Amino acid sequence: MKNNGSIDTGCLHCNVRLSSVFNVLDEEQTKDLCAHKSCAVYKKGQYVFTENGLPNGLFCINSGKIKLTTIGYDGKEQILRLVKSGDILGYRALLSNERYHCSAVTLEDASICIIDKNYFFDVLASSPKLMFEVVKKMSHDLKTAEDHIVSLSQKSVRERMAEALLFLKATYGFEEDNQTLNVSLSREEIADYVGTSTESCIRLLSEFNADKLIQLKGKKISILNLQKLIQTANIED
Amino acid sequence: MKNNGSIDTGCLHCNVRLSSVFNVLDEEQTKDLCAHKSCAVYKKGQYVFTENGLPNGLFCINSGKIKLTTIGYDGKEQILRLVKSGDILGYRALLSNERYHCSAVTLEDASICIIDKNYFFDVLASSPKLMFEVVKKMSHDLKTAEDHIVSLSQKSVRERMAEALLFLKATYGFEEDNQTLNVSLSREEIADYVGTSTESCIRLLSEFNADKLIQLKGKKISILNLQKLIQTANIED
DNA sequence: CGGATTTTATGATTTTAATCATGTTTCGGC
DNA sequence: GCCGAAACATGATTAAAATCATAAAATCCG
Repeated sequence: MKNNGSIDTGCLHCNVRLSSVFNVLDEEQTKDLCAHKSCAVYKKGQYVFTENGLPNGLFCINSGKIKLTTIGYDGKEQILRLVKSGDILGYRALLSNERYHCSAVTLEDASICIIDKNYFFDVLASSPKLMFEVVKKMSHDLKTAEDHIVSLSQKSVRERMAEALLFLKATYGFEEDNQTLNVSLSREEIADYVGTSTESCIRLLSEFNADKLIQLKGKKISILNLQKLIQTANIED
Repeated sequence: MKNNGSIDTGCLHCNVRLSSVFNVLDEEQTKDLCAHKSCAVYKKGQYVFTENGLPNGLFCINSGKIKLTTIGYDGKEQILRLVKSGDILGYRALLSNERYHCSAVTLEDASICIIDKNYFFDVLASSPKLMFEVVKKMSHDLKTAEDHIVSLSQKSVRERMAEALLFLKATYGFEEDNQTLNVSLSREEIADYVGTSTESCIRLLSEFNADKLIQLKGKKISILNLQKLIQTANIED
């Protein structure tokens, strides 16, 4: 168990401040932000919020990875977004004054700040710059979702699987070896993102492994042949 | 050919003002808005903007229906959103300062205003209320897109087809007879929304017709048995 | 450490929906 | 009103991926 008191929770010195939407705030505003947030530590697999819950603040990821999932039609999960450190979380429901339409679950131990709802609305109204940053984030998520729609509509499971691996690379990057995806997902979770059955997911990963596109070591996936993986994903742009 | 001069383009008297995001502006602001927009008439099938183009304003639909489409991987179209009168159009790319990632095509003759880009950014910065309205719109579109993702991932084509008909009802409503969908799409366009082949789309509509869930009269689709259609769509909420 | 549970793996079978093929109807333009 | 093109329709075949079944490997936990 870590000593919580030793964690520096000052926003000014936050290691993800400059890569977050709050990079547009000045020193004064950042101190103010700091006075209206609290920080919490989550264990892997914990819920940050759940579907149908009411937001009472904005989450900001200090460290850790999170999946946004919703329960589909036979209890099957669908992973809608993947969140990383520096990202804001739970902004959609908060901004539109709705209940959460999906749940947020940590994929590893995480440290997450929550910013008071009323304060956040105030600072948004007073800082168009921050508002535009948040809008850009939502705009990006909308574009990503719509790209996903095209993919689901028009691509084969095989293409989507390759695409998913590239998406994981783009989102979380590599480990120090420069080829191992810096995130651990179960086959089922990957299937829940790709929109296929767990068996098909396992099969395709095994195939990619046999074809030396990737290398599997437990949950760790390394990309051996990026060029060929891009080809397999049938990506144009 | 209509006489353009006879069209009242004053925003204050615009028939869709109160149902648009601009309902939050006061009289003064609305007059100002009016001074920074122009209105144009489009024939059915015309492009309002095209993929990769640069936005130079915000479109606001006075009348007419529009589809947002993108070209997928074998030239196959994907319909991403459907737009109706009172809606704003082209806001995503504009707000995030990007090129359009899809094209907008009129589904029928339309009258569309375009609001100057710089003016729009100014009024957004000066009116948090308007900004929140726009954010709510984007938030709604994001939620809709993510619902679509779950549907594409987990539902059969049959279920998605029923769902699409319900979506058309929710978006455009009925004609005066209270059962005919107030929009005309080709089978191919419906397929491009559902994410299936044109043949499967035609087949399923024929089936629904034979099963008396709907009635087909050319492009006109009437919903005869809403309850059963909802069942077929396998909708829970 | 060892047993239980979950996750990963792989083969066989079935289901779903795409594709191919062909014919009919509808519609826009002259 | 007629012609050609596009849209709609339907049957036959093929391909893709889900499901079912079983087993091996990894992980959890007392």
